[in-house]
Amino acid sequence: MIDRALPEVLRGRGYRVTPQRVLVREILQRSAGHLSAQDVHAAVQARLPGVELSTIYRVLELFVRLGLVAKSDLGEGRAVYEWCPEHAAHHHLICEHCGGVTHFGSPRLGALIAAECAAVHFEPRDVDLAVAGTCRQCRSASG
Amino acid sequence: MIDRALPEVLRGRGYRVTPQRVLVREILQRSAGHLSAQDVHAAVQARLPGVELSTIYRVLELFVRLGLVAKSDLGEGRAVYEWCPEHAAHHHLICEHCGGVTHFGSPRLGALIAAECAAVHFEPRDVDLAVAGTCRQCRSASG
DNA sequence: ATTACTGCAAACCCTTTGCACGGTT
DNA sequence: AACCGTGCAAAGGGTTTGCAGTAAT
Repeated sequence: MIDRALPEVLRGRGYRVTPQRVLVREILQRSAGHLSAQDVHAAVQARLPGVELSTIYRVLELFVRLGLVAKSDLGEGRAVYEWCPEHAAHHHLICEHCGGVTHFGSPRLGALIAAECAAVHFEPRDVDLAVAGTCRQCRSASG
Repeated sequence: MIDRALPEVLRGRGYRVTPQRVLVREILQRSAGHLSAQDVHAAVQARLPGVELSTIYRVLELFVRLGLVAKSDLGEGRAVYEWCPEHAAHHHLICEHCGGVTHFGSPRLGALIAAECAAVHFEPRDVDLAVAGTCRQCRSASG
């Protein structure tokens, strides 16, 4: 599937297929998602020592540009990357206690946001919704 | 009104009234809102040279803690501050062409987000919704 | 043989922090 | 006189960039 497509996508556009890029793709695909650049870096290092963090950023940026990876800004300067999230609305719930990040979002929510943008003639390109709070587990645990 | 209240709020909680704090409040109140720390700093400098950026951050942080100012994360490491936004839902539309930031958001939107959080037993504390795209003016200007 | 990509190191931006002096109470 | 708040300077975290050598084509 996409495993096969990557080399073609890269070469087709004049980019090269490198171990670093293959590894980053693999890690993002395997993970449940929501990896920071540092997370990816750590995972890459485990299998290919010597890879620099700056390389990770460059690979991630390329993948985002190619539409292979989605980048989400969680605020406070934290950004996370996911491999091709197919669900249209993938907003984030960030637990302030355990740091966990989960998805939420419905078509209704997406439609409502789009409608409100349209009402003021704003053309949305990227919707970033992040809710900070307490997740189910931490709620029952601490209170 | 709030102009009067500031000294009381500060002194009442053991904080001091300083020219820097008064000036920051004044600037935030006068502005249409959405000022970055650097924006505030520049405006303060104009009237009180020598004020440090770190002071601005400290004053802003204090005001946020006192509930006088709202801080919003626009992503990409950009945070903006507004004086006491009374409207409950004050989400942001960020124009990628002119850099302008405007408000949007309805009770319905807030309610829907709250409902979706509740559905997964997530207790929201801070909702941050930022939509990047093209504003009305830039749409008609550029085509 | 090209030339894209990487490692390395430095720079960058926004923000935070330690410290001693000066201002507010 | 107490001590909070500021200026100053340095550090911090995440991210970006310049450069020369290396690897993919």
